Order: sequence, then structure tokens, then C-alpha cells
Amino acid sequence: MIRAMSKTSPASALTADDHLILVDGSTFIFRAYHALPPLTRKSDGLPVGAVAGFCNMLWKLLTEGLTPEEGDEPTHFAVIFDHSAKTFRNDIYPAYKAQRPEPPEDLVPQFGLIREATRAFSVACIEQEGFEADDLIATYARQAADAGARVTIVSGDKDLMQLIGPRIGMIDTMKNKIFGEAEVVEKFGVGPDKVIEVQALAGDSIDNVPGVPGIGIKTAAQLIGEFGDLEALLARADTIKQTKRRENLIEFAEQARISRKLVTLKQDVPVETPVGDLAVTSVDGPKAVGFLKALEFTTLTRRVAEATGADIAAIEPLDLDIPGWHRPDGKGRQMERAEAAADRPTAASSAPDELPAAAGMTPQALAAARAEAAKAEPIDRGVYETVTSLDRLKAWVAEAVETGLVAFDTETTSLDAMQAELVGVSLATAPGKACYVPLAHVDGEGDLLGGGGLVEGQIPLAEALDVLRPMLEDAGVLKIAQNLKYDWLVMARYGVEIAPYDDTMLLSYVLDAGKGGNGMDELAERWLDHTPIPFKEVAGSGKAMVTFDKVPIDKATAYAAEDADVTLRLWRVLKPRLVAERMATVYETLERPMVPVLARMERRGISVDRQMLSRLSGDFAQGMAALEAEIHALAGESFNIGSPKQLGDILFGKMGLPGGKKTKTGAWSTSVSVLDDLAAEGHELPSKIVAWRQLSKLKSTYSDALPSYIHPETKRVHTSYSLASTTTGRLSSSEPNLQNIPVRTEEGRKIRKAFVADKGRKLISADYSQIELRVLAHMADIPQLKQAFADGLDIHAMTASEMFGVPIEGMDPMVRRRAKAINFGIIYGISAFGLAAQLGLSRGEAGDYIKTYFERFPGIRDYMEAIKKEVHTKGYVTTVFGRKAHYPDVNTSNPSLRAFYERAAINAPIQGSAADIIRRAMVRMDAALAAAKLDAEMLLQVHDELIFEVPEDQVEATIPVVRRVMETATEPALTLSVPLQVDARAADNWDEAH
DNA sequence: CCTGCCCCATA
DNA sequence: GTATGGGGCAGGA
Repeated sequence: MIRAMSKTSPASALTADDHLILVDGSTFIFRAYHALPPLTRKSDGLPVGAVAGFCNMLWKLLTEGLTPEEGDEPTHFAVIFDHSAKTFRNDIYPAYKAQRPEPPEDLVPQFGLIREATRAFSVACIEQEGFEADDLIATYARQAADAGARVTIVSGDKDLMQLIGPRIGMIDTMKNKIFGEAEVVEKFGVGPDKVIEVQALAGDSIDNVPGVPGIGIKTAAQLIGEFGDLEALLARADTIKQTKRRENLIEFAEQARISRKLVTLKQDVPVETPVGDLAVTSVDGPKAVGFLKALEFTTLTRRVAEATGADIAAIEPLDLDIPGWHRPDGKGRQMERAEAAADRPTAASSAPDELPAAAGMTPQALAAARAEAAKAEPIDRGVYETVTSLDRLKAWVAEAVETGLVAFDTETTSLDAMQAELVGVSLATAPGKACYVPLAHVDGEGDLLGGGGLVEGQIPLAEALDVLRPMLEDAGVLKIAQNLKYDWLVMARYGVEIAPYDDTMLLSYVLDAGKGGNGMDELAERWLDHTPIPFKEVAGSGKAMVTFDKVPIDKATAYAAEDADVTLRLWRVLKPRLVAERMATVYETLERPMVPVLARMERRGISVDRQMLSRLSGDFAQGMAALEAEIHALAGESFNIGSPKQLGDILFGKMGLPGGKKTKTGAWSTSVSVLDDLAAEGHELPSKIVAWRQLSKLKSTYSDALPSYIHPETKRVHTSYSLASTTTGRLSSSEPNLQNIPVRTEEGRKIRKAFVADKGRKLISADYSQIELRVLAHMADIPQLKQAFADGLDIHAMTASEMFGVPIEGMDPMVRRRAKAINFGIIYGISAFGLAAQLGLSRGEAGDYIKTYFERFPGIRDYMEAIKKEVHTKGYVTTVFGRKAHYPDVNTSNPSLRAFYERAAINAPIQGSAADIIRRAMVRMDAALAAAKLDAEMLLQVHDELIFEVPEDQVEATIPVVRRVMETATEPALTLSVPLQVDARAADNWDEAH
């Protein structure tokens, strides 16, 4: 039972018979707090849940050791705590663990209590200034192991895994999991001896260990496996093939070295208490019972009293002095606290929370707790259910309705939501509680004869939809999805309109734009330390790839249910951050409502004239053939004009023309600007190349490609908008990209002409005039610019007039052109280098222009300096509506990279505010048109332009409505100090409407 | 077949 | 000088 004092002083060295248990007290208390149900002292509501968990664990380990077997009790035992937040690591890297939020209010009083508990059980309670608990644990473990003793570390902290070895084990009592070398390999992909190398590369967002950007645990393990250790890798970083990875390894080499220092535990702390002094002594019964009685832990008090022979009745409860706790004076308050505590969501709870769920917990604390809990909870794909009966589906739906929230995901036959056929759906109602409902899986064995038949045991699609539809449309059930627009579109095509909803991709985007991707796999790595099954693994890739309906149902369940499970877990991490980080309004006004707006636009599509494009392709081909013949004749040989390499050899090798710019990889550039310069020197060939390139581009990218996107049923082209792929808040368009349809050249505009209204209808194009300069004038508060916009002046001419002192009347077009280039340059975060390139000036001349500009508009320079300062201190900048754009690497020591991030940061609030404004207009547009009883349909968005299709006889009525919505889009949240101006026109095709 | 590079279309 | 997506080529699988 209780081991009597087994060692006498001097208790110096341990022996091979000894067993040292080291409890990581600081981690334990946080994890116990989040993992265990909240508990308060009956008499006054003192929160004691974590302390109770700690005492139980301590007692069990002291009396039983790791196993209930006789003789497994420890000979030495210590609980180690962090002394204070600041350690030697902060001298190496000031930001280390700087992100740590304040602990939750109801945890604070438990810090002292847990130390009291340790002493009450007569166990060594160790902490030492300047060192983390981990370093002390490392030092003691090393000393004991070197002496031949067995060591068990009680912790769930991955940072301690580097210590694991033949004599040193680790156990997570909270999860009942033992960590040996195999578990370390599973977690880090390398053995314990290489863990620090991996951590140095991968970093740790929770502890603020920077690592190397773009490298996570997976990549780090692979690199370390290949190169051996960090230094070997850094020494040969230039041999890494992936450009971005190579650059990052080179650029962030020092950061990786610092990270390595941060994660390396110190094994030679000059400990104040010698390891021999950690010998277990018998528990002082009355002392322990007095303490437990004070906390009103009845069961444990009785158990300890029995084991030690102490008389409970005779022992007075200890009078505890509890810092951080104020005994409430009224019973009402106690009840309130107790109920609130009981309400607190725990890791295992599935309480639907629109927040705040936890009284006494700040939003920041809740968000931090959720982040920690999410990583602590393992994901077990084995528990997912395959739903094959209507009854089970009804049960899941009932569960979702009861819970009030459900993560939802569709599995389909295509990535294109407009073509995708539903194959199955997955649901999750709580972490780990997820299912997959196969609906249209077919026999994978299908050869030419058989196969293709529906797999047995699936619920008929129509019946399943009838059960799902009420839940998916139920206003009382929050549907959570990752990239909901896709699922929304698919389900809309099956007659289901999902609402209300949250989208984890958009949550991530609104919180972390610029910090990395927002895809599910990446988010799962970042927030759950989890790698979901790759799609490749269930469906194959390349030629062997099959559609999801061919995937065996058991594999499909593991994959699909996991997606719903992961989505739900991500939501539990990300949603609380909205409030904590003050981003709820941005999410709710600029992101979430865009989902159905864009989905409807995509579903409508736009008509393109296939015959017209086909003719154009023929014309372009003819033009190219003619030019090709001339080019080959001039070159004196036949070569592939489309190959920049071959072209460079001809121009700068064979023909000996003077090369201008070099490309990144050292080859001569053959870009238009270089070819134009050569043409200006009188060479004939380059201009023909430019002409050929233009035709080639128009043909391959547009006239050949666009018809292939015409939907077989709707006969229209349906682009896909991405809401979350730019740092600034702009949308992007792909498959096909309809945001880069040519407009600048006559030839290019022929493509645009092929975008047409259907018969009896017109296209309306409405675009904001100079919206970015107007936004800049407002944000930087520039009097001349504001006045010019108020007066409706030509802004570029006004700029030229201010700068060069010439009258606007009869201005030289060249002078205006320069001013225009400068205005654009300002928006892009101007540099003399860039302006010189744009205007064909010397760097010095361009620099003089910029100087003059700043003298005339000092407010612009002040604004730019303020933005730079902001991005360097905060790591992000914001738009007028509060959207954030993050630049985590802006503080790099690489000067040109740093300047690049600074320019991006200057541009982001301008571009992003304009993007916010048009988003607001789009969110309101459908309702405004409906209210005016108009049938206009919004089809496309091109950053500052919206394209509608309208019945011919409604054109005149529609234009004013569209214009009003767009021009007043900032209201009522914000009134700009400059007017917004919208130009709108209608025509049969996009070119003429624009 | 995949990836990086170059070039180029838009705002 | 900002923000994107995409086609063709070339090299390494």
C-alpha cells in the first residue's frame, strides 16, 4: 500500500531498482480543466474540478504506480510546475508563448490549490525560476535514467516526447495512453532523438515557435528522414527541388535554428532539489485528510483516511487561503456560478453554442480552451456509422434537431457543383459522432457487361432527401459545412435550400486571411493536429481515379464521416474566435451571406455564342499560321514560337539581338516589354512574335477553351467563384475564369462579344468608377482628391495639374498618362523601380516624380508610413469594414521581400475595402431587385463590375436600382467622404455593355 | 502524369 | 509597384 520511507539521506544517486514518476503539473491542470466535467465546492461554489482530477490521479499513482500490480509503486515521485511565464527562452525569442491567453477565471484559484494538494500528499512540489516544468522534468529524467533507474513522465505534452527512450516512458493518464518510441514515430514520423529537428522545422502555433513557413510535421519528418538533422538540411537546402520550400528553408534558416533552441529541453538545469530528495515518503494521513475535507471531496477523503488510518471525524478541514478566489456572499450568486459552470462546454459535450456558453469565461479564454481541447481529442475513424436504413437516418436527423447543430457534407461524382450527382451525405452531431449515408454507390466491379448497378442496402435517394430536407431547411438547426457553397449548390439542384448555416472555410478566412490556406486538410493539420484521409487514397488519382460512387462503402464511410467530424471540430475551434477577435460582424455581413448570392450567380451562368467563338478560333489560327511563316522566314529556321526557351535562343543567340531583362532562373526574358523594346529599335521579328503571342493566347485560353465549359443541359457557362482564396477580400473566378476576359485590344474584345444575352433579354454592365482611388482619398483623407471627386473632375488630369502645375484644359495627353501611372502606382504601394519600368523612365526620374507627388499629397505618404508601421507591429492591416489581411512574414530580414510585403500591405486596405463595398452591394442586390419587382439576374462579378441579364423591357427600370444599391453600399455602416460613382449600360453582348 | 516556369489575360 | 487563374513548355518521374 503506502510505501514507507524507503531511502534515507543522503539520498544521492538512484539505482536500477528505482522508479521515478514525474508529473507535469502545469499541463495537467489545464488539461484536467478542459477534459473533466466542471465541479464546484458545494458550500460556496469554489471551482475545484481540475484539483479533484489531480488529487485522484496523484493518489492512484502513489498507491498503485502505473499498473495495479503489486510492487509497481514508485520509489521517487515529484510534481513539476512552471514557475512563471518568463523563461530563458524568452531571451532567445521574445514572442515565445506570448500568444498565451489569460487562463479562464474559474481555473485561476485552482493553480494554488493544486500545489497545496501536492504538499498535502507529502509529494515533492518542484518549480524553479527561469525554467519551464519541461526543463526540470528533462533534467530529473536524465539524471535518473543515467543512474539506471526507470522514469515515467505523466503528461500529454508532445514537447516532452523528445525524452522518451529505453528507460524513460511517458503516460497520459487523462487519455490512458502510454507513449513509447512507436507512438512518437506515429506522431512525428521520426524517433524521439529526431523530434526536436522536426519541431524546429514545423514550429508550433500554440507555443509561438515559428519554425519554417509552409513546413508542417509531415514535411518536416520527410526532410529530416532524408537529411538526418536540421543543420544537414540547412546546409544542403539549395538542393531542395520545390522552389517555395527551398526559398523558405534558406530564408528562415535562422528562425529554424532559434526554433530548435526553443523546443530543445534543457537537461542540465542546476536543480535546487537533488533527485535523491524526491524519494517517496509515507502520506501524512491527517494532513491529507484535512486538505481533502476542506475541498469537500467526500469519496477521496474517505479512501485516504482508510488507507492511512486517519480518523475523519477528528480532523478539522484545513483553512485554505486561496488567491484568485473571492468567496461569494449570496446564495443567488452561488447558484448562478454553479449553473454556469455546469453549462460550460467540455471537450466531450455537444452543447450547441452560439456563444458565449461559459459564464465567467471570457470569449478569449473559451477560444483558447477550444483550441487546446481540439488537439487533445484523438480522431477515431472506427466509430463512424454507415447509415443504411431509413430508421437510422431518422435517428440521426432527430439527433441533429435535438442538438440544434449538425456538420454536413456531400459526396458527389464531380468537383464541379453544377455537374455533380449526389452519391451520399455525411453528418456529425458531436466530435467523434459522425455517420455516412451512402445513396448512390454503384458496383465497382463493373466491367463492360455487369457492374454499374446500385449497391444493395442503400436508402433510396428520394426517401433520404425527404427525411433530410426538413432538417436541412429547419431554422432551428445550424448546418455547418466546409466550403458550403459547393454543398449548397448540389443540394439546391436536388430541391433543398440549406439554411441557416456556418462555413468553416469562411470562418478561417475571415480570421486568418494571409496566414495560409483555408482548405479542410490544411485546417485539420493546423487546428486538430490531424491528417484526414486524402481523397487520392479512396478514389485514386490520375488516370486511375474513379468517381466517388465507385468507392466501396466502407472506405467511403471512413472518408466522408471523417470530413463531417473534422468540420464540426474545426467549427468548435474557429467559431468562438469570431467573438474573441471581434470579427463576428465581418463574417456575418461580408462573408456568410455571400454563399447563396454566389451560388445563385453560378447556377444562372451566362450564354456564350459557340459559333462565334468557333469562327474566332479559325480566324486566330489563320493569323497565327501567316505570322508563323513570316517568323520562321525571318529567323531562317523553323522553331516552336511558343517555347520561350527556343525563342530566346533564336533572338539572343542566333540573331545576336541585345538581351534586356533576365528571368528568375537566369534565362533571357522574352516578355512583351522586352520584345517591344527590340521592335522600337527597328527589328522586324519581335513585333511579329508579339502579334503571334496575342493570337495564341486568345485562341488557347479563350476561343478554344470557353466552349468546353458550356454545360450540356443549361447550355450556359457556369464559373465558380472562390470566396476565400485572396488575402485582400477579392473574389476569384475559375473554371472558367470569367474575371480576365479580354477588353484592352480590338482582337480581344471579339471574345467579349461572344458573351451574350438570351433572346428578348439584355446584358447590363455596372461598374464602379475609380473605386480604389476614391477609397484611398477617404482613408488617407486627402483634401484635393476628395474635392476632385466631389466635383466630378478627371482625377488623373487633376493629379497631373497638381504635380506639374499645368492647367487641366488642353493638357498634354502624355502628362496625364504619367499622372495616371503614378496614381496606379500609389495604389500598388509605389516604388521608383516599378514606376520607371511602367513609364520607361530612369530610376532617378521616377524617384523625382514620386518625390513631387508626396510633396503635393503629403497625406498619402503619412498614410503609407502608418500602414507600414501597423503591419510591422500587428502583422496585419484592415479595411474600412474591419476585414483583416495578415502578413506574417513582413518582418523578414530580406530587404526586397520585406519591401514587397510592405507594398502588399499598403495595397490590401485599398483593394480590400473596394472588395468589401461590392460585396455589400451584392448581398443586397437580389432583395432590392425583387422589391422593385424586377426580373434582373446578377450573373457575374469582375472586382468593380457587376453583370446582369434583364428582360429587354426592364432595362430602364433596372439600371437605377442597380446603381443606387452599388452607390450606397457602404451605408448605413459607413459614409465615405467621397461619393461613389457607378456607370451602367445595357447591350446585347458584354463588350457593348461594358 | 506531375510540377515549376514563363508568359499573359483581367481589375 | 497590388490581386488573381490558366495555358503551354520542359524536365523529372
